[in-house]
Amino acid sequence: MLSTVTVFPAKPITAITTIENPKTLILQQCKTSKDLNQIHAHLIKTRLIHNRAVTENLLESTAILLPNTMDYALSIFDNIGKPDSSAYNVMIRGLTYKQSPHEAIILFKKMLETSVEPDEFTFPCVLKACSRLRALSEGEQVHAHILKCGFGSVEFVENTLIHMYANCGRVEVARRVFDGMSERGVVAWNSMFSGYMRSGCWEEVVKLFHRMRELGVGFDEVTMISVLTSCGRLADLELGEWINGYIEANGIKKSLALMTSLVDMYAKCGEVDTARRLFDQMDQRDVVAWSAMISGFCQANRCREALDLFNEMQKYNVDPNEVTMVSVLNACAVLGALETGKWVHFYIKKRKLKLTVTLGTALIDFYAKCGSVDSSIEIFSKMASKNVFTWTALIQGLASNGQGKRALEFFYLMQEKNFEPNDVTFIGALAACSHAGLVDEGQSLFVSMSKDFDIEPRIEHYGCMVDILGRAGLIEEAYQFIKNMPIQPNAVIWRTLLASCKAHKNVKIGEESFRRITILEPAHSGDYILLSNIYASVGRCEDALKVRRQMREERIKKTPGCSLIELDGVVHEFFSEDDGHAHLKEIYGGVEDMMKHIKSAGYVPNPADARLDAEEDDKEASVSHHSEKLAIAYGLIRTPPGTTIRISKNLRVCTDCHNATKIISKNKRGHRIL
DNA sequence: GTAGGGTTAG
Repeated sequence: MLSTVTVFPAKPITAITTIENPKTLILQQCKTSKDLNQIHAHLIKTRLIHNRAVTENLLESTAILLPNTMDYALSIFDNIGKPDSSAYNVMIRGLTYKQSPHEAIILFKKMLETSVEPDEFTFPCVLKACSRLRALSEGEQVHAHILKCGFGSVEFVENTLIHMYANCGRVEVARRVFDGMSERGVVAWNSMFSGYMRSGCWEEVVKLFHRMRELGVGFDEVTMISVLTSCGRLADLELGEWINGYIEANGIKKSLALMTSLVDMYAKCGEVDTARRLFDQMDQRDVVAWSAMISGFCQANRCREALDLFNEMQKYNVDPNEVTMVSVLNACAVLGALETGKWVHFYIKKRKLKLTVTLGTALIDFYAKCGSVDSSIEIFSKMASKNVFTWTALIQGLASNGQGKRALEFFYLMQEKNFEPNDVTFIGALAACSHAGLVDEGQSLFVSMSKDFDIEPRIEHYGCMVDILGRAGLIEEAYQFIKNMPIQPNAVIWRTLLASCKAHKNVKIGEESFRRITILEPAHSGDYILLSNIYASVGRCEDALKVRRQMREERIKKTPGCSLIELDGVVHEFFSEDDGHAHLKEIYGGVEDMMKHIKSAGYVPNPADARLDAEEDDKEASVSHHSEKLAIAYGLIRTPPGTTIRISKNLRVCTDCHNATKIISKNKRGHRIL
């Protein structure tokens, strides 16, 4: 029988009887359950199974070695007449990691019921099970047992208690355990850091690290990883660089995790290029490292580079996971890269990635931002677990796609399902009211927010109210609302009102809004255009021109308009008067053709949308070189007739491009542009 | 037997 074993027979199995520590032999040489089976059979045959030490070694081997199953270990355990605490410990540990922490706790109860005294090794295992289940009340009961058994001052036990309380959301209790320790090793500090990180208390990590240094406690790699991660979240570049310097000065080994946390720290502190340099220097990069760099580009608003990096990652044959996909979807949402995002969705299904709350929420957000709200709703209904983020993403998505009423239905539904809306949810709900023209409902939501939900309105909420009133044409009310705000209105608030004044042709309050903006910050080019258009809309052309002239004289910088088109999964970026594209000639030729075509179909160029410094006779050429027209022309060149062309852009589309697009969409080539 | 890197809504 033994001759069939290929991995085992280096030594005859009878060696077990003579070797001092049979566990070492078993652990080192067994690779599969078949190997263990043979040893088990041998032990029965030689009656060694009745030797407790041998059996417990076998138990430990089966509990730890065999992946994903505790069945074998359980069958051995059940045959031990009176298992002692170490047998229980092995089982509790194995169950916690491999099967179910719940069963681990049940076994611990059984241990107590059968009067087997837990030892100091039992408690870290049980506490770990409680941590995994976030079972606070069980954890507290275990804590009581710990005190009763007199293990309250065992360092390992205290460390695990810190972890358990922090993981169950009671970081302040964890801190009490930490403060009560007579001896604090580096693991205690690190457990506390991780506890704060889990609760998002990044400042506390940094504070505690400073305390650690004051006390002269030595720290290690694990400490640095936690602190670097916190530096990233706090944008504390100074401390992050200090740690980097420490690593260099002390020749600390640059492990994968340490390097990743450095990359993450630099990226989150706005030093993406530094992060990229470090990333390129890494001799190995796993999925976490790639994900950190990809998300770094997303957060720096360099989403195109994020997608490029995602493609590169695949060339290196690193499989993306749920976390990677969240960032990738985020990039797709920003870029309007519908096809790439759909591919990601398909990949998630094909590779059976877990639709976690975070990933599902990212998908909802992605589809909504690409205008496919129906897909958002579909994902939402398929998600097994949801949280406030999920509901908020959907509500926001519906609201921004003009489905205000439907957004509000979900807003009330979430409360029926016992999810409490937070401040961001209310921003979504108020935006829904504003798009649906529901003034009364918006006002009562605003009141209810602080009265029933104890949420202090922030400037964003006031902004929503101004928008609700302004859009409904209640300009005077909106103005009074701003005047009565308990917090200082910012430029965004006045800008919102200015936009309403343009829609409802209110010169007086429009002028006032503009004046307020200029007091608070240098006005944007869009503000000048709005004011100019307000004058023009009531026939005050002289004043309209004056504003434009003023804008030119003050050399107001314009945010460059940028349009994106995705073709075969690649995002192409265009700027107005773009001269950086590889197919320049072809594109400008395409634009000329396109303009000729639509002119014959009734398009009239709108010189008001031309660049301000364009000469009179150049105005038509100027509008024809807007980034969206370049992107559309490129799309027409690159795709067969009948293909849907989707353009995303950073600014609101101008009137001229809007008109042009309408006509292009009806064009006989059959292209549609969304 | 205890601690560690990347992710979601404005």
